[in-house]
Amino acid sequence: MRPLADLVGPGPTAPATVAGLDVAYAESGDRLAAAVTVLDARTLAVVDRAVGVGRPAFPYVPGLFAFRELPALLDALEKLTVRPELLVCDGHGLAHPRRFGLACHLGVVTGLPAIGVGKTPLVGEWDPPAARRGAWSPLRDGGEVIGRVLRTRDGVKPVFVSVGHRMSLDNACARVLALTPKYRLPETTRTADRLCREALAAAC
DNA sequence: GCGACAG
DNA sequence: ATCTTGTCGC
Repeated sequence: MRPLADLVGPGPTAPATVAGLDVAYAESGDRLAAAVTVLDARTLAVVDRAVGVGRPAFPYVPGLFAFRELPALLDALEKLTVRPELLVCDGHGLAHPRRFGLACHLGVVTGLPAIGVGKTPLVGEWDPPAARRGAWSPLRDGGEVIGRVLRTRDGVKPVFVSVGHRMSLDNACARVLALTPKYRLPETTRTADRLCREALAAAC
C-alpha cells in the first residue's frame, strides 16, 4: 500500500473541519474504544463525534500499529455524519521504519488527507528544536527527511509530525500549530482522547 | 548477539 | 496503551 500514499499534497490550507482520532484500552486488554471527533477548524468546537468499541484485532507490535487500531477507527469513521477534510492521527505517518505508519494507512484507506502527530519517536534522529513555540528541526532517517520535531508550546517537549496522505510536511506543521493554541497536543487529539475514554467506561 | 521499539 | 508518585508553575 505504500506506493498509494500521496506524500506531496499540499492539502487544504484552510480546511473547514478537522478530525482527531484516538483509542483507549481496558486495563485487562480485552476491550478497546476508538473515537473520532470532528472540529470546526476555525473555532475548534466539536461539530461531530463517533465511537467504535470492540476487542483488539492485533497485538501491539511497534511498526505494525495500524493493524491494531485501524479496524475500530474505521468503524467510528463510518458513523460520522460530517465528512472531515483532514485526519489528525495519534501516531506516525511517514516517520515509520517502512515509511507507512498509521496516518498513511488511514489516509490511503479513507482517501482523506491525513497527518501523523506522535508524542514519542519511533525511528529517526534529530536535534532538539529551539525552546520557542513554532521552532522545529528535521527528523531524519536513512539519509531522508521523514518528518519534523515541532515545538507546540514554549519550553515543553516537542511533538513528532509526519505526512500521512495528501499533505505536505509544511502544511502538516502549519495545521498542527493552528490546532495547539493552548496545549502541547492538538485539540483534535485531546477531544478524541476524552471521548474514547468516556466510551470505554460507558461500555461496561 | 544486543538494544530499541508509535500506542 | 495503563497505573503511580512526586514536583513545579500559573
